[in-house]
Amino acid sequence: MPRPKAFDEEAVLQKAVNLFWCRGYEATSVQDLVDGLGINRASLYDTYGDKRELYIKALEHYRDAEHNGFCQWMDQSRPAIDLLRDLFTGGIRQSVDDPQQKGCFLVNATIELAPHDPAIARIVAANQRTFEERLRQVIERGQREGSINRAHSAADLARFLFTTFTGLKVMSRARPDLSAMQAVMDVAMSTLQPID
Amino acid sequence: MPRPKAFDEEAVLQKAVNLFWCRGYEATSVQDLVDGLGINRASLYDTYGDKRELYIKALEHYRDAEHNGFCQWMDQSRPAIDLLRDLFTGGIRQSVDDPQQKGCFLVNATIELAPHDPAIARIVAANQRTFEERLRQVIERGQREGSINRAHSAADLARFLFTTFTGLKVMSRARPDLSAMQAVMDVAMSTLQPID
DNA sequence: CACTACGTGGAATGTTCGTTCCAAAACTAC
DNA sequence: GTAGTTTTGGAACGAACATTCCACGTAGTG
Repeated sequence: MPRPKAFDEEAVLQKAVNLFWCRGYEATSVQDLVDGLGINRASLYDTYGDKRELYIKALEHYRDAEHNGFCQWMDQSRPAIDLLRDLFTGGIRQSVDDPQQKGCFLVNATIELAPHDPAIARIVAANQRTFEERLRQVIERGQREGSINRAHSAADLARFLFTTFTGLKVMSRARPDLSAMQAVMDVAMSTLQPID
Repeated sequence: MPRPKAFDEEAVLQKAVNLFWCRGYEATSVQDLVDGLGINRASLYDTYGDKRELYIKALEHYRDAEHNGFCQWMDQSRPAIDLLRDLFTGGIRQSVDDPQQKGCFLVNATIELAPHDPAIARIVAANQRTFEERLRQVIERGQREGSINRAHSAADLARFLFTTFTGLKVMSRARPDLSAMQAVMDVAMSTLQPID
């Protein structure tokens, strides 16, 4: 039988997520990875392929974690409007509390790599569609419940919320100001108000 | 007297803007710059300092151009709400028409460099403040005119519009979909409606 | 026409890049 | 304990990196 790996593949992948998330793809060297992951060069290449493949695996790992978290969030039986507000406050808190100002890994990947790397572009575009679709479902529920107005279609509101959230994640990379972000959230949430 | 430069400093700087804007800082090598700018290595270093200084000069050049364009826009004597709508449609058109999907240079710089480069962070944060302040002025005018409601403060609406616009510029780097962007704009603009 | 001064072209600097390779260590199965 | 297989540590690879340097060319001045 082969000698077993001396490291936990997923734990190392999570470390890779943090490294790439923090500094981006180009600015993170393989040496940085070897140092930061605590594994050997050869193990890195044997286990994950090359640098780009590791980046993609890390990005997918991050996406899956976000996705799982979001699904748990979504399944709560509370008014849809409250869920959405919590989603924003959670994202804002995360941004404000992060001393490294990492923002959102998927947003960072979109900016740095999407226009020149079709594989990355496919991942971030698919994630966008998935995320908007799940938001749409929650919004539709809210519209049925009456906690969200019908002035705009659920699909358009979903796109809108996703875009605004993305904008906040950019802001959190430069100037993560709690009150400013909350103000943005309040205005964004006001589009859902069931005044109609 | 010295021999004059054989190139137009500002024209070359504009080329540098396009190169860095398109590929980012790390992915653009000095060789790319020498090839793309059409000037010699030595001239590049003599005239602009090193790579990072050239990037900063390019970023400032871009910011100044955007700033000038925005001021001209702002000074038109039309209802504020129309100005804001035109600002969005203009930004969306630019995004959709750009085959290189460059997005916004300042947004790209925020994501790639702001958390790790204080000089860049200062530039993008100052630009954010300036831009939001100018938006606030337009919105205040609209509130006085009655074309924009007073449900939120002009400052909050300005922050909100800036953030949403930023989100659109991220989207334009991955999936510049005209109708999706217009939908986002419509929802965002609905926060300004003078229904009150 | 010659002198001077600076821009220009391209070679050369040392460093770091991503990747590969190999001998030695480590672990399982017999 | 030994055989067999795979990970591991670290050296080694060529290519590309940002930057510097210098001889040459060219323009303006006296």
